[in-house]
Amino acid sequence: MQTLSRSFYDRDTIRVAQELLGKYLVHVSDGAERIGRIVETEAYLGPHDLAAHSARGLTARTRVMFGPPGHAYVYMIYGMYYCMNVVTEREGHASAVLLRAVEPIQNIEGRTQGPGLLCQAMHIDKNLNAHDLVSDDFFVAAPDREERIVLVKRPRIGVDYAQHWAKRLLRFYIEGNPFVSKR
DNA sequence: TGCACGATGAAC
DNA sequence: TTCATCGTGCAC
Repeated sequence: MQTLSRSFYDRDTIRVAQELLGKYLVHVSDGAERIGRIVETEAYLGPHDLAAHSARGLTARTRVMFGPPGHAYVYMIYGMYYCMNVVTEREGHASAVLLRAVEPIQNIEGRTQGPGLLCQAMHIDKNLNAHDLVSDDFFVAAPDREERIVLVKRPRIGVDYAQHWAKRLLRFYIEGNPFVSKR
C-alpha cells in the first residue's frame, strides 16, 4: 500500500475525483486501522460551482477548502451526519472531492453506502476536519494491486438548487459495485 | 440574537 | 413524502 502524496491532490479536481476510485481510505484510531475502498465520489469545483460550499465565499466552515490540497474537509450535515471531503488544487482554489461510499476492507462495522454512513462506519467526525492526509493515521493509499474499473458519470446528489451546475456529470462511481449509494 | 435550511438516512 | 436534529450563514 502506497500513501498518496501531496501532488496527487494538487491537480484538476475532476481528475482527482475519478482517480480516487479504487483507492483505500485509511483511518487509525482507538488502536484499530479501518480501511475502506473508495467506490463513489463527487467533485466540487470551486467558488464558481454553485453546488460547492465555497460558492458563498471564505467562511469559518469553508476555510479548509481554500487551504492547501491533501487535507480533509469534514463538516456536519442535517445535524446528525458528517461528510468527508479531500481538498484539491492549489491553495486559494477552493475545490474538494466528496467521498460518498466505500467498500469495507478491514475493521469496518455497519453500512458504508452514503457520505453520512461512510463517516459513521470509519469513525470520521469534525475532529478530523483540516487533518493533513499526508500523514500516518488518516490518509488515502493506492493498494498494491489496483483492480481495473469501469467508470460511471452521473449528476451529483442533493444539489438541485444549483441551477445548471446540478446537471453536470460530477458524480463518479465504479460500475456494478454493490456499495455505491442508491437514489 | 434569531431563523431558515442543508453535499443525509430511515421510516412511513 | 416526512421527519430527526443542529451548525452555519445571513438577515435583522
